Amino acid sequence: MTITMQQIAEKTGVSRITVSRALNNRSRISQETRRKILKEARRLNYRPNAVAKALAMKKTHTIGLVVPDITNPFVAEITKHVEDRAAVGDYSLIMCVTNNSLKKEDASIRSLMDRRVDGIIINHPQSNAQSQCIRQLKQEKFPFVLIGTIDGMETDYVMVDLAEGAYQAVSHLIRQGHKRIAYVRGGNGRLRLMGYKKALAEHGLGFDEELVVRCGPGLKDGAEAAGKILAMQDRPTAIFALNDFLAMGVMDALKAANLNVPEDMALVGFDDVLLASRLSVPLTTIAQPMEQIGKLAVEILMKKIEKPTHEPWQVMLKPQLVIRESCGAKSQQSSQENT
Amino acid sequence: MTITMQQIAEKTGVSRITVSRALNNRSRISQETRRKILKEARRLNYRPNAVAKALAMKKTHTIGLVVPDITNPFVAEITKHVEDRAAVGDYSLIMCVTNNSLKKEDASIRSLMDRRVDGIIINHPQSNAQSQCIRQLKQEKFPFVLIGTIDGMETDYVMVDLAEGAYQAVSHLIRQGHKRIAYVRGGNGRLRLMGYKKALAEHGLGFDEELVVRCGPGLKDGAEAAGKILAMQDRPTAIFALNDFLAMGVMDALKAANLNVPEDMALVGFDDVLLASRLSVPLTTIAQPMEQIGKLAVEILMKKIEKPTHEPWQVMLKPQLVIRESCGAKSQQSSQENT
DNA sequence: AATGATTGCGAACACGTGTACGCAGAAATT
DNA sequence: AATTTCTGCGTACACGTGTTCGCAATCATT
Repeated sequence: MTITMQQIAEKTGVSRITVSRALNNRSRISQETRRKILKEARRLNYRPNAVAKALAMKKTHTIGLVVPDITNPFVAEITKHVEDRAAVGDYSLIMCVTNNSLKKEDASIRSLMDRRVDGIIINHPQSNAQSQCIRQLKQEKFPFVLIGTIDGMETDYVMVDLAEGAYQAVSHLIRQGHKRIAYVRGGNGRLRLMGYKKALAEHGLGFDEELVVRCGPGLKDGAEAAGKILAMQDRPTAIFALNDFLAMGVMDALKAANLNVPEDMALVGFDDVLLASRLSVPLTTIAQPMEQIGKLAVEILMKKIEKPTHEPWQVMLKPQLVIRESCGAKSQQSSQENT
Repeated sequence: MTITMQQIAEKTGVSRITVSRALNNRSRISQETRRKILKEARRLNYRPNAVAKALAMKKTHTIGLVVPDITNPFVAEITKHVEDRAAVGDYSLIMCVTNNSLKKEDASIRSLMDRRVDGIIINHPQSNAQSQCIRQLKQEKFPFVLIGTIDGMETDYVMVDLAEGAYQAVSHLIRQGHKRIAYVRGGNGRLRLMGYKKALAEHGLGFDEELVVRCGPGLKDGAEAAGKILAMQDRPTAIFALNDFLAMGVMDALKAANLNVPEDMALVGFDDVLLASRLSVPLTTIAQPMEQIGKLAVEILMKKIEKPTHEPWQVMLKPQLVIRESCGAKSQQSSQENT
């Protein structure tokens, strides 16, 4: 049985209210009784019931985090920083994993709302602007921040200029002499597609719809996409992958086909995951500032929790090309950076 | 402003209690009024307040998960399965990251208790048997399950026979002809040390204390440990690392020293992380059944939540040697297994 | 010394829900 | 027709906390 204020009150011969005052360091109480109460609370090892407090204060000191897949190192790293920043701000984190399912994302958000979390961070939302759930969040002015964006919806967000990143990646491949560059697009990848197209256009290369291959989010999906690319009649000489995770899948497929990177096929990823530099062929990729993303998401959310009606805070961060070996260029930086 | 039962009651002209009965599908209510109430609840988009419910029922439908480092792929994978199984059982997950700090672990557990989670899973506990916090958990019969164990404390747990795994790993290295095998022990690694010693003893090799190198949990720590090993006068020819993560650090250092794996130095890891097979030199390692670990931890916890006084459930799982290239033996399985 | 301000405390209500009980009226039993 | 059971609903209390009052007693002010 756990200790309540009532019990401390009875032991010390005062009312529960007075106990509350002592514990919350309020005024209108004598030093004497305060000391007596604190001593007794300490002796009984009293711990306030956060649930009751949450109900009374209409504040749970909890934020929800919705992620597509925690085993994706990019997601994991951001999650780490989110948790870290939240802990500093005295918030706990309820984490929901959606496995890239829109349905689960909806259910997760609903559950978080029911739990009355103070705010929600949605990492890589699956939802679109028609999504009932997100619209409700917005309409009720429930504090939430996206990592990424939802097309056609004005929200708080922190994101990375993905189009710019893709532009850099593809431009770099073009500078290496590649003319047919496939794009393993994954499920979404619309913004990167824009950068991809822009790079092609600027260098006078035509856009070939066939070179854009859609696929699921798993390693196997990446391998499968690579298989399709290898089977093309006029086989591309380079592949740009939606993210490092898919790039690894592509590598698997290339290896299985006995092709070498970058000689037989150049490859560029996206994210600069901790392990990108440690793969069999160190991966050229686009680095995203994961720590900043995580921290900013929490900080914006905290602002929004304080002022739910404030107009959206929106942060756009810059990605950066990291040249290693998988693209065929000489490595510019030894990049042994991360912990 | 959110909808409450009271408001539905007023709209439909009944008491709040009747609303409760209708929503919870209780008896002692006419079909007529039930339908009327449900209709109104639907219209108003009523969502029960989980905080209030938790207070009344003394049940939060939430479990706490304490992990040392979510960016460690091994931890992330287990976390995924924990979340998954918890979601199926209609539990939400509050995640706390300790960064391998005992102090933070304590604070996390305290916070979870304050929040009245229904139970706690502690992945790789830092605490020892003297830890005040854990002892309190146990004394109060607060449901908790360890992934791993705490020496000298009888608790519920699911763990892998780490000694057996280490035994397999080191035995394998010995079979490859290695006689001086270093052990990058990391911070804890006591059980693996037993397996390490057993393998040496069984093959008539002496134990050399110097070959056991302690270090922190990060990639850099692994590299540092490798540096010490390389500096030894009678340099070892093989390294057994506490886990794949540290093994990657070791690889970094070897590469920096221009040494090849496995020719100049054989290497075996532990965990069989998703990426072990994709490193520059595919890593021989000890596979742990991560999905089983995560699921069982939740299932045991759920049992414990139902019967807090039941004697501890304890599960010991078997690890498995996965031979790739870093040990110098021929790969037995192509191991393209994981998703 | 009479008045006003301040201090120390408790009563009462609020937060949103679940549940044991009581009490009418209707239905079923004698 | 009188009694018992059952149905449908509301009253009252509980969960553990925060907060607004009001009321004495004490202190400071004139």
